[in-house]
Parts: sequence; structure tokens; C-alpha cells
Amino acid sequence: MAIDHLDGRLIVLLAREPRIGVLEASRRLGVARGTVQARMDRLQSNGVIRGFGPEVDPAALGYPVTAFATLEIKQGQGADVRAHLATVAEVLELHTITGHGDMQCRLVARSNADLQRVIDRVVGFDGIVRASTAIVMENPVPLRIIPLVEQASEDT
Amino acid sequence: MAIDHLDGRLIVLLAREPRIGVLEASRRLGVARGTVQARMDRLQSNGVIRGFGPEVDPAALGYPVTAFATLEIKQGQGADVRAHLATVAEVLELHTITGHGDMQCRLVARSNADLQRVIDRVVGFDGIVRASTAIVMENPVPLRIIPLVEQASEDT
DNA sequence: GTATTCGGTGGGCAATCTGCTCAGCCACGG
DNA sequence: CCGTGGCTGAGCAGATTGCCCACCGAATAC
Repeated sequence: MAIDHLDGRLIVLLAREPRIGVLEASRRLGVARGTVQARMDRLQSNGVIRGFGPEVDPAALGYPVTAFATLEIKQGQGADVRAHLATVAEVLELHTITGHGDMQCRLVARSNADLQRVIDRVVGFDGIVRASTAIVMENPVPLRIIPLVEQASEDT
Repeated sequence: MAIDHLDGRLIVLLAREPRIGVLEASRRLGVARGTVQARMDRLQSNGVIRGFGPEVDPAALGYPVTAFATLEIKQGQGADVRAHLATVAEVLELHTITGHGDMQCRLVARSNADLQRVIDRVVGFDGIVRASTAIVMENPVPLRIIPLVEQASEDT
């Protein structure tokens, strides 16, 4: 569960150059191959590293528009709404949250016009009372994890 | 730029079993190894696949609390705020958005109490007028891309 | 109608890496 | 003082990679 400095360096290395193998990584880190192998196994069974899935860019797939929708849910309809949203491919992510609104989801669409279609599809469900949408213009900080890993591995 | 059915199957396969190599993938897909190699090269230079970085779970790193903060920015301070937020490791993602508020960011923290520290750090900057935060309770749909890939590859 | 190009196939080759095992070391805790 | 856990360096057989080639069918250009 704890992440030591070597783990941190390993993760950062993997994040920067995902294609390197265990052997090359061990050379870069200056440790034995077995060590890297053991660390990677441990990090994965720990759940620190969930996997190495391909990072797909929705924009390159033809979905350049991203938006966040905050949804207000009718009491007791949470499970149904979850199930509904899970069936919509354009819903990339869904959270239940505190505060105004009960859920927040990340959407993508082919265009601003298409976003309307997606939103209609999303909110066209009985349990959803209200939805407010914010369209993403820029993404100055794309999803990142390296700084956090470095921080976590330093205060060991 | 277009994603055909084979591309779709390849991406889905990679997403499900990231560790398989080109050779194994070609066997699963029933095509020649060279074909898989060519497709992967193309997908990557297209930008459809950004890379294969490790997916790190912040919770396993000791940051189990996630929150979304909506920030209101003082006119003309956008760039400074971006730069400021980029220095905070707990800021995993930042978007500029339309609607109420000007930016939205995803935060993580070690605990609810620690979240206060993170928020103070985030909003303790001159260009930020106001911030409202929503804490994530559940994540019924974790960030996913497979359904979208399937959809995109089908309507070819 | 014919030549060209493009994407895919199937094969081959040397170099490299992987998975696994083993013995030796060292530091830490009981 | 011994056991355990983590790291090292080494070895080995088997699989994979990167790269090359010739061939083929379909679509495209001339």
C-alpha cells in the first residue's frame, strides 16, 4: 500500500515511456530485473496500477466536444439512472456527488449540435429531474497522475 | 482518422487485455501480424491512441477522496490561474468551461479534512474569485472508452 | 484496358526479451 | 542468533519483436 521512492520512479518511468519492457526499465532505474518485476507485480496486485490500457482520444474518434452535466435525480431512482446512463456510449464517466445536483457525468459528442442529441438521450429518462450542462472549451491540464505519484513517493 | 471495424476490435482487445503483444493480438483478431503492427502504428500516429501509460489509482496511493471544484476567475487572470493550478499535484485535471463558473477541476485528497487543505491551496490565489466544491461519493461509471470505440467503429 | 498503388498475407531471420529458477547477501525483528 | 523478506546477478528455454521480402486482390489513375 505504501509507495516508496523506487515505486515512484518506476511509475513515472512507465508513464513517460510506456513501451519499455521490464529489462530496459531495470537498466534505467539501476536495479536488477527481478526487482522491477517484483515491484510491478506488487503494484498491480495492490491496485496502485490498474492496468496499461490504451489511452484513446475521443476527439480523434470523431467526438471533439466534451461536456460535464450535473443531474438532479428523483428520490430513489439512483440505481435506474445509473443503469440508464451506463447504456449511453457518450457517457464516459459518472459520479454521484454532494452538493447541488446528485450526479455529474462527462459527455462527449460529435459537435455542439450533436451534444443536444446526447443530452436529450441522457435526460430522456424518468428519474432525472433536471440537468445543467457545461461545455468544455480548453483542457489546460489533461488528466495527469505523475505529480501525485512523485508527491506520494516522496513523503515516505 | 476514420476507425474501421478492425481498428475497433483491436482497440477493444487492447483495452481488455493490455499485456498481449502484437503477435497474440493478430491471432485473436484472425489477421496477419503485419496488419496489426501497421494498424497500431497508424492509430498511434493518428493520435487515436495516445499511449499506454499505466493507470494509477489515486486511492491506492493514499488519496481516496475525489472532488470537483468549479472556479470563478477574475477577468484576465486565466493564464495565471492555469499556471497556479498546474503546480498543485492534487489537481488531476483542469478544464475551462462555459456556464456558471469559468473552470472546473478534479481534485484528490487524503481525507475529507485534507481536502480542506487542498482547496485552500487551490483557491489561495489572487485570480480566483469564488469556488464551489462537490465531493464524489461513488463512481458508478469509471472512465471508459470501449462503448464509444465500438460505436465509432460500427458507423463506418 | 492496363498500370500503379495500397493494404493485407505468409514466411523468414537475428536479436531481444520474458518467465522462471537458484544461490548468495544484507538488514530487520523476534 | 536465527528466520524472513527484499534485492542481486546469473542462467536457460521459449516466445516475441522489428524488419525484410514476394505475392496478391481491389481500387484508382491514366
